[in-house]
Amino acid sequence: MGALAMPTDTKTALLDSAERAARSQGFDGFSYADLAEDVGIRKASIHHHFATKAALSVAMMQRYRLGLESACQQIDDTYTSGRDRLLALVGVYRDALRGGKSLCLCVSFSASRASLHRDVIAEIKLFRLMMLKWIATVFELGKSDGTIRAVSDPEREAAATLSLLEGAQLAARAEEDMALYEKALSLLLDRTH
Amino acid sequence: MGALAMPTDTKTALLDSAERAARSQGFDGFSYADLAEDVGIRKASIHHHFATKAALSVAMMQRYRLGLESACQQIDDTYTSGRDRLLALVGVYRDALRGGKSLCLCVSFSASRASLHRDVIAEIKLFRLMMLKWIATVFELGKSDGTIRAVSDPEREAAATLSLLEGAQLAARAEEDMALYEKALSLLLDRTH
DNA sequence: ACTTAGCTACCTACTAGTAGGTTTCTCACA
DNA sequence: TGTGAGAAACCTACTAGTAGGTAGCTAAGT
Repeated sequence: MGALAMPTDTKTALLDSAERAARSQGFDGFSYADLAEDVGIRKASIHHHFATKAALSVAMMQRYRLGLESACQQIDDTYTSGRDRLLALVGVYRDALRGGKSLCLCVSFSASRASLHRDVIAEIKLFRLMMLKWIATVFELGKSDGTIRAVSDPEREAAATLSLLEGAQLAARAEEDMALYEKALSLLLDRTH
Repeated sequence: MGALAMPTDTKTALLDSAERAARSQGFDGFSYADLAEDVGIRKASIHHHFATKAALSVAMMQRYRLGLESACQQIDDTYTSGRDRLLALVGVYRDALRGGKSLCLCVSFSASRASLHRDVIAEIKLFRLMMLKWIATVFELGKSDGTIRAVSDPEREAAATLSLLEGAQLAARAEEDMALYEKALSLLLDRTH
């Protein structure tokens, strides 16, 4: 997420631009015209790569899901304790906020559900399912290695944590204040000391 | 919220219609045309009541904030324990979901921050501040009357709880599944048995 | 007489999308 | 090596509809 390398092709550039736009302005708040201007091609050219805005959105959300899946895999490869993995996840969601200027794509899209194609909604469900499963493994690990305190049911911990992360993002985004993200997460993080 | 009584005037009908629209479709996802059709007046007539969409949104968000403030006051008047007040709050947010078809206005608007007038954002901040203060009093009460377990810092509990409520709404809205709301809240509710 | 609350008509700007064309590149074939 | 066909990736021009908003009018109520 947010790689510094420039994309090598127009299609990737369009996906990057669309993701930034969607995460800060929402699905209904950006247009093909915005992407055309940002990427430097004519609006009609976008339809060559993505026939419809819905198709673009499906590709965007799928790419995002695979990116987060990869990020979770990297966390697993890097950290061995439940505590460190949880902290890394909180960091991923913090970074996605970009100082309060944007949201996780899943959060942004979820709020615009009424405007989304069913295939985008299906991608969101897959994303959520993947995140819930992974977060549950983090709590299972934290419970067994003792690095996260007071873990009851990892599945319910995962449900609560994903909601907490997304809600904390909304708070920080609404007021463009990262301190709100930190405060919302602080009790959860206290369980990792 | 969601009173059955029909509004007595067009302005109130417009606010009701706009709120329903904004909560299910987001700020950028509904239009004056939608409201005109719903209320049964011409689009241009809306401008008589609300000169701009921004003005309509400020009025909407202010009305919502006052409504929630009143709802919290009613909870205080009805319940004496921290536990019952917390449960009532969770119920208010559950009702706002309308079976997964809509969101709390604050959640919906927060996701569209980029499109909002600064006066709407100011109303959102007031709303959040009011909710955080009130929820903190609920945890203070729950801590002192022993009806909520493991209360550490009421202020941080409030920050976590508001985020959890909003995130749980997003989950339920994304998949139109109220069970997701219940699951996300279940560990918190366990602390009230 | 003034105000309110609606109306029609119209404005500019924007939206997603379509149609048909041009340019450049690649590959197969003679 | 040159040529031609086809594909890819862009272009201009356009469509139909929608967006928020304005101007001026009318009728009813106070």
